[in-house]
Amino acid sequence: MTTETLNIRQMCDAFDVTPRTLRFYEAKELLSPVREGQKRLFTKRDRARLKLILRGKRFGFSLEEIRQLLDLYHMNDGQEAQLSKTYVLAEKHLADMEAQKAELEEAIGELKEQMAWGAEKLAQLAKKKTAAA
Amino acid sequence: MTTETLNIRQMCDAFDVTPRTLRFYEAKELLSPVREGQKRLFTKRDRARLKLILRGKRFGFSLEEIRQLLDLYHMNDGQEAQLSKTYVLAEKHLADMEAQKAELEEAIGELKEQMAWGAEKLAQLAKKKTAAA
DNA sequence: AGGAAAGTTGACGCATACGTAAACGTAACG
DNA sequence: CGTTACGTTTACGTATGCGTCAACTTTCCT
Repeated sequence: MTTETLNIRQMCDAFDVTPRTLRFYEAKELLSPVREGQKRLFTKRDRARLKLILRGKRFGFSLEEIRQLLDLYHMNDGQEAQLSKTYVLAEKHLADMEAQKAELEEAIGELKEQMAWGAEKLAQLAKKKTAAA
Repeated sequence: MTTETLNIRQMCDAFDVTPRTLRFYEAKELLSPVREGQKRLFTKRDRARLKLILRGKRFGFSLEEIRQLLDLYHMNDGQEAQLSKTYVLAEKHLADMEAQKAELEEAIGELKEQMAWGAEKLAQLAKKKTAAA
C-alpha cells in the first residue's frame, strides 16, 4: 500500500477542502493526523472522520456538535458509563435526522407543487406565443 | 377576523424567534411587513415566508440563498423570462434537496448500524454484570 | 400629566468558520 | 548552493446571523 496515509495536499484534493480547513479542524480536535517531522499525515481514520464532518455540515450541524457526534462512530469499548452516554447522544441525533428527513420530504412535496403551477403558467405563455405566430 | 396581521410580539411567539431576528430579516429583504405608523404588521404572506425561511435554515441554506428561493413560492405571473428563470432555479433547488435526502438516508442507515453495534456491546456488559452478581 | 409597555432605529459586540498574509523550516532539484 | 515546492505556525481579517445596549417615540392606563 502506497496510500496508507495522505499528506495535506492529497487530502485537500480528495475532499475538496483547503489546508486551512484541515488545520482548523485539527485545532478543534475533529481530526488528529499523525506527524512525520512537522508534517501532517492523514490516516484512514482521519478520512472517515472528515467524511462524517462534511456530511454533518451539510446537515446543518455546527463543528462543535459534530465533534461530539464523531464519537458515535468510534465507540471504542470504553467504560459502560461513557458508552451508554454516547448511545443516548446517538439516539437524539438519530431522532434529529429522521425529523429532518420528514421535513425535507414535506418541503420537496411543496416545492414540486409550486413547480407544477409554474410549469403550467409557462405552458400557457408558450401557447399564446404559438397562437400569435 | 381579528388576526389578519400580527404585531412583532405575536409573530415572535408564533415562530419562536426574537424581534431582532424579524427586523434583521426585513433588513435583508426576506420579509416586508406593512407599517401602521412606524410599527410593523406581519401579514399572512410574511408568515408563509418566515416558515419557509426557518425551514431553509434547518436545511443549511444561507439567508441569501433563501432570499432568492423565496421567489419560487411567489411566482407572480411575471414576464416569461423571469418566470422561467425562477423555474430553473427551482429545479436546481429541488435537485439539491433530493440529493440531501439521499445523503440523509444513507447517514441514517450508517448511524443505525453503529447503534446496533453499540447496543450489542452494552448488552454484553449488562450480562457480565448480571453474571458477576 | 405621568409613567409603564411596546415598538423603533442606530450602533457596537460576538461566535462560528474559515481566508489570507507574513515569516519561517526543509527537502529535493539542477 | 541557490531556489523552487511544499508545508508549518502565528495572527489578524472577514462574512454570516443575530445579541445587546442606548436613546427615542407612541400608546394606553390611571
